[in-house]
Amino acid sequence: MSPAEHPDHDRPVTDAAAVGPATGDGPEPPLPDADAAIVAGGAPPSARVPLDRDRIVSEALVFLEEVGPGGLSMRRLGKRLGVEAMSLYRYVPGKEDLLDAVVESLISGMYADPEVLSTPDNGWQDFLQRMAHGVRRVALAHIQAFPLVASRPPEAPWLRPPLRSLDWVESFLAGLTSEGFSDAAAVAAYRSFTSFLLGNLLLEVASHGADIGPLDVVDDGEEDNEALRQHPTVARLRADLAQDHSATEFEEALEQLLERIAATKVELADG
Amino acid sequence: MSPAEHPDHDRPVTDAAAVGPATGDGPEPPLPDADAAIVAGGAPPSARVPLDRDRIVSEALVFLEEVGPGGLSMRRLGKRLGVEAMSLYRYVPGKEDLLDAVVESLISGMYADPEVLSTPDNGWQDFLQRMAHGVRRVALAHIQAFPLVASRPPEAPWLRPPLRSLDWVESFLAGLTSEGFSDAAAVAAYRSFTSFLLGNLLLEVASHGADIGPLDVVDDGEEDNEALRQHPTVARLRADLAQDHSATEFEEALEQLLERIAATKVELADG
DNA sequence: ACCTGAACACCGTTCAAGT
DNA sequence: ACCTGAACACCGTTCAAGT
Repeated sequence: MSPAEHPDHDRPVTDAAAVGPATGDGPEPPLPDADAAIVAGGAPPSARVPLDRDRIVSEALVFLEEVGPGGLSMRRLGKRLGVEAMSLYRYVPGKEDLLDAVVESLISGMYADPEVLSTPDNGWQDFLQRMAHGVRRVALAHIQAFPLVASRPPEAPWLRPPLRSLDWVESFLAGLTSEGFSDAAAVAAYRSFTSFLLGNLLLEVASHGADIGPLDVVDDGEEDNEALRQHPTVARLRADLAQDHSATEFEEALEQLLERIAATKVELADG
Repeated sequence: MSPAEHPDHDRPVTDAAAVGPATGDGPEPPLPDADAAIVAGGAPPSARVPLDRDRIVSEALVFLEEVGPGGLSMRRLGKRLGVEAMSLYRYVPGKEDLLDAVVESLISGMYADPEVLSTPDNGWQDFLQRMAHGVRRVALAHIQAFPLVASRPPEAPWLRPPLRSLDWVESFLAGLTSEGFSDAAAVAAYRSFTSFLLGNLLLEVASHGADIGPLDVVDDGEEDNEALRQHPTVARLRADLAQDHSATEFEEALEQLLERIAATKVELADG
């Protein structure tokens, strides 16, 4: 498996990398002097949009999805925005803060999803179900970026991944209390809901990450065969284990979670 | 909160960093010329242990815990081992592989834990309980390193984080089938067990990561107050949310999981 | 007001050379 | 056999300078 590996720093990211906004990558005419700063994009070259924080953050998000974490550098991101890396520091204090902003924009982006309600209108179960599915859609749409949601240190104990947005935490807690949850029950539900989402979605996203060869990957060399010979049960259940049940797994686990929350709601009801 | 921040690249990691193996860090005598390559450690300086893969991996693990990911570089790790960075490449193909090795050694280290059995001797519930607690101990003992277990792409679909070790997956599956689980039931249990562990432990580890100020952190500036004013439910439940219930949360969730697995065992029983 | 050049202190990795 | 020096192609970030 490792012979085909090339660490990403000597793969120079196409080099003729995109400058200017997405042009629908058609067949590109050979450029006479390729290093020129401005390539005919669609907007006239003189109309230099002056760059702003939101544009940086959202470009970082799509770039991240293309090249993965570690493919994202301030210098490369600058290039994509038609600017030197140093310009980014006018709008963002540093790379760490950029990544935090990306993570927050990920979850905040859920506001645009009409399937997700910020307030219950058909019972709390429906409310939580929509929210869970909303986060799942976000995760699956951002395979590369989503793990950041878990790996970056949270800035407050009440922002549990993956719900790293004050707005959504507020929605969650206010929504449940408006549906008759006691404070204690709402907080307990928040805890179990977040750890349910984190575990399931991280695992699902990770499995999409490196799922290249499910079974007969040309020939894995002797190594893998030897490893499997020493782990007979894994070998026997290999096909089962490789199967992707993530969708139904998610639905079932969510169902169980809601039942459990319903029970806690009753237990922790206040007079 | 951000004024006190200094990106770790200009904090030069104590500089007089440890050279040579752990000497029990007693009071160190002032060295005349500190930059000399060999410091009296305990073993005679001439007895240069020739370095090997295991020593590198385990030193990386402890170093990681001290400086966090991003504080670990090949060059700094080399320095700690009394060697130039380039020497490491004799034993390890590259940094990525080193990190994978660290992750595997983390989980494999559970073999040393007498509380964890590699084979059930008192029913499968006891078996899984010991295993869950074993992984939890590993996670809590390696706050910095544990998240790597989730963020690194898995090399096979049958190695679901955090059980990223063929040996333990084999133990898990063989253990359950030996206790009367059908193949399908064992695989289902494996799936729910791993996502339970990942969600709970990642969250617990993350909360230990940046839990500096639970409530009145001197004064958070107007920003935080303003943010909380716009999120009244979060503000009201702040104290509740900040409380650490991880231990009992874990136990309760584990209990629920075992019940659910017991139900699946019956459902998926084969004739 | 907004961006850049040049510089600094780092990275991971290769390879010919040292002992 | 094992380690090192020097080099290469990158990093993040600062700051004085350009337009």
